[in-house]
Amino acid sequence: MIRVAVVDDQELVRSGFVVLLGTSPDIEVVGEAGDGEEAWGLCRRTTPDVVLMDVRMPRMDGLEATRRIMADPRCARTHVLILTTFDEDELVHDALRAGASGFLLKDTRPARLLDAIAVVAAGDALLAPSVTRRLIEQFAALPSRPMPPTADGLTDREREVLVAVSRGSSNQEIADSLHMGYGTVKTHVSHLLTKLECRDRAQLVMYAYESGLLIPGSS
Amino acid sequence: MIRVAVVDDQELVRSGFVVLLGTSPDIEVVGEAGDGEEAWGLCRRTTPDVVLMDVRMPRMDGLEATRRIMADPRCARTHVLILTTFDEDELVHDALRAGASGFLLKDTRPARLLDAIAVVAAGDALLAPSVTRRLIEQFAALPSRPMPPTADGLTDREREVLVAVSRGSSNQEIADSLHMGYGTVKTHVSHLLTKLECRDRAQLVMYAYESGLLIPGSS
DNA sequence: TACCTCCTCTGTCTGCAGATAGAAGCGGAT
DNA sequence: ATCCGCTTCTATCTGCAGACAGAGGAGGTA
Repeated sequence: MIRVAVVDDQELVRSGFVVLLGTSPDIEVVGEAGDGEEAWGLCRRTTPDVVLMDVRMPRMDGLEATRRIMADPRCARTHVLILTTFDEDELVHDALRAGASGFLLKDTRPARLLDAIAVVAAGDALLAPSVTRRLIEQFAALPSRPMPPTADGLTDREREVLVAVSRGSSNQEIADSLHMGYGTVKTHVSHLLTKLECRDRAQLVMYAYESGLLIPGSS
Repeated sequence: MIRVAVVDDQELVRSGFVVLLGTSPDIEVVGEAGDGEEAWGLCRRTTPDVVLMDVRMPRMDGLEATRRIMADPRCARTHVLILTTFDEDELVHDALRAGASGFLLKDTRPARLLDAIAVVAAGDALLAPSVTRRLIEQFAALPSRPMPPTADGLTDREREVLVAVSRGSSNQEIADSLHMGYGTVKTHVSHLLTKLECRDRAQLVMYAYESGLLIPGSS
């Protein structure tokens, strides 16, 4: 049995969902809320498996409510499924960053919504097809990791040193962490400078990021 | 009527799909192929709306075939739906980059597969729930553009110097390009090092990228 | 065996980097 | 009118960075 909470500021929409969910034998509606504040409180009390969350609501919107729910240890097993009328990139991004497990439009077919609830309850995720398409486009446009892991003429050891340099380590620190002599580090660094046509380690750091060897955030 | 091509190197799997697709009144199977080479040729001849594409195949794999199909102007209206047994990040990334509109696992329920074909034929996209989850996680981990344009306690001038440093410029070069004295640059750099708690300019470069002040590729 | 590449280490030397302290003009805020 | 923060500049000093040259050991290949 999947325990579901329904959050929407419009009474009519809410009851529509409740009726729909009632047609599924696997789903139990454990509560309703009319704004983000109520939703947060409801989740803390009832710890549902899935929250059907509207975005535009008075007092506190669905995104902020999602953030709070995801940050609350008492709601650890709760997954949020965003349901909105508006299909905007900005909204999708914010929702996913807030920790939502799904993003569907309100014109989704009923059968698909029930399906989505099962998917989200299982810990997986699911997006509206149009959203998926745009997400993929953006994803494909990102610098690809495997392509330019710049297989330059660098040796393995040199690559290790380059990464260390790019983390801001001094030569002595690199020597310690990589278990080699101080002078050896300088040799490797010199080779890097020559091969990559850089003048100093600051340029090496730039190179590491621009080439895709290092990705911001992926430390 | 949605025109579909089925590509898989295993005869049995292929015929299974054909039978399944035959149960839908909206779908017409226009051809089959046993490897990437054949698939490419098939698509050029028959221009299907959707290609069900296996990945692991002899001669040419599904990813390379997808790349060629997407690059071929004669296949402009063709969408590729990847169907594989293996749920690996690397594979998903490559597939999406190759231009696939969908990525499903072979354990997908039949009804969902038929649904997916309709979605893909309509120009939208769709991923297996487990894939969606991981894609979202990775997406949410990306540095959000509007958030960290790091409005630290830096002055405008300091920010300019930081950018210059992060491009690998020496103090003298910065002095020239920003029209200030050599010593002034050093003053600003020192303030940057103090404020951002960095030890040297290499760490400043790393900071600039990790904070989102600089984005790889966006020079 | 000889050859080559990679990794290792040892030196010396030049120079920029960075710390630190002080000073002055300028603009906004009180 | 005064104070404060930003920007600008000067000056001295320590130290790591990087250039350059040389050399030995480990491993793979012809």
